[in-house]
Amino acid sequence: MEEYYPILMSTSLFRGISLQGLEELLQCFRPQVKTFHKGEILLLFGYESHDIGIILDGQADGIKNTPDGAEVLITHLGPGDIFGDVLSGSSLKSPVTILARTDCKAVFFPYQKIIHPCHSLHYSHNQLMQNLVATISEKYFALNRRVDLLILKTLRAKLCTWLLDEAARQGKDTFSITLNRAGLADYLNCERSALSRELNRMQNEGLIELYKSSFKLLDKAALANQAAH
Amino acid sequence: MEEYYPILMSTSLFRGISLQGLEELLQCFRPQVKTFHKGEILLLFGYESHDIGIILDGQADGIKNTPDGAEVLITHLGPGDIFGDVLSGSSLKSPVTILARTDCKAVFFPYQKIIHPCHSLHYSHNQLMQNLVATISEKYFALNRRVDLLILKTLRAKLCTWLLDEAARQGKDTFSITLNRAGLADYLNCERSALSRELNRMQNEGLIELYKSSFKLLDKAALANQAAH
DNA sequence: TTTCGGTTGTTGCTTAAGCAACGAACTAAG
DNA sequence: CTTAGTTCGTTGCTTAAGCAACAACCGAAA
Repeated sequence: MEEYYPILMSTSLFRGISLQGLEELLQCFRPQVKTFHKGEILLLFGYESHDIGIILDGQADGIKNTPDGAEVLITHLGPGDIFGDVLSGSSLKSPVTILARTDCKAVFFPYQKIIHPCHSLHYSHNQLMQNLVATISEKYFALNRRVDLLILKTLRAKLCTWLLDEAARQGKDTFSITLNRAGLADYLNCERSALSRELNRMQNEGLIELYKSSFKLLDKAALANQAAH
Repeated sequence: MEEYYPILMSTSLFRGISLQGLEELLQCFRPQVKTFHKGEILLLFGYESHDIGIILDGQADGIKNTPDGAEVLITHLGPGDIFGDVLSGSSLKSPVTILARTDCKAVFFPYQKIIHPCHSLHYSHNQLMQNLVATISEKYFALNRRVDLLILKTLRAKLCTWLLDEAARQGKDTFSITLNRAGLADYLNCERSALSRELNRMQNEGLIELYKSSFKLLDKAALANQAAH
């Protein structure tokens, strides 16, 4: 287990918790580490779950089935990524299935133990609870930002908003992203071809400069203006 | 304060907490009750907040300013509605302004006191923490359902999905809603005229039956089929 | 009763962007 | 080097739905 401490400590759930604190918590929670073969299911659509999972090794996908049976990719999870956190706190059924894309390993923390402070009142336990709320809250806001994009009427507005947002997040006007074109099109909910078309138009108009997955904002005022409509 | 106990106890935050438990918690938290005149601000866009607010009396609106300065209505809050809960848990700035639409009264609970169990380890305090996480999680899932609608490509698909979803939520195939047409159009992110047009088409095709704000699903199989594309 | 604000339905016109198909560039494996 | 898989750009065609404008309806207030 020790080999995974760095991964755990890098997650938002254990942010700010010392190594000693982590060990106390593991002592207390006794989380289960499970190994999955490629194609096995970590969390099944339509079921409740009361465990918070963290991927330790390998890759997993969050997928959803459309009414006509097709599979839609929702998220991609790697080491350090957390799943089941929002679900555990609610009494709802999982909206997604988490599927092992490669052989992988995950650790499961029982939600009830996390949310109930134990007698010893570890300082780190309290930090963990705050982190849990913060983790869920941040997921909410991330989703909220996406909704703000999705409700914009034109692709141009979506792109302007997204570019400004991303620049603000990264703290610079020249930045690159990990998403590829198809991924960005998915996120913005548009056609990949339309995305290419619009990005080129914007480059021609002198609003931005493109190079592969790098973006440079040339005229933020105009971008802000066009983000509105 | 006693007069507002029923409102507090009806909220998701105090769900399952006894009157005695509520009084203990109030004793412990000493939340502030504030009165606002119409037009005053309960929570300002762009600022952090570390209080969880509950409307006790009157009406307030959650609004957002678009880049070009226009005001967009996000939510409408009445007695028993909670705000600032997701925000408090994060270290982010508020994405909305909460504005008193009428004279109103709200109570503010300090987040830090809620998230830190105190020495006395009230049973109800623990319930409250669970409720807080549940409240935030449910807001997340509500948003998630909306995203699922927004990413559908056609209005027909959005409507089919929404109708099936709403019927499932209300547990019957004939139901009515509180939203008016404009509100529903906003939620689905489409034009009100297009919404009317499409609903009528669907009625003509024998998929549904309409009467004002009542909907009757006639052919759920066809609806499910068309929800996909 | 009349009037008025608010909510719906309706309908042409216009357009942003979906769709489909193909070609170019790049990478990795054989 | 060859081949095969992936990603990205490009471009006509087509259409869903946005936009604007008006008419019908309804309930509340005057």
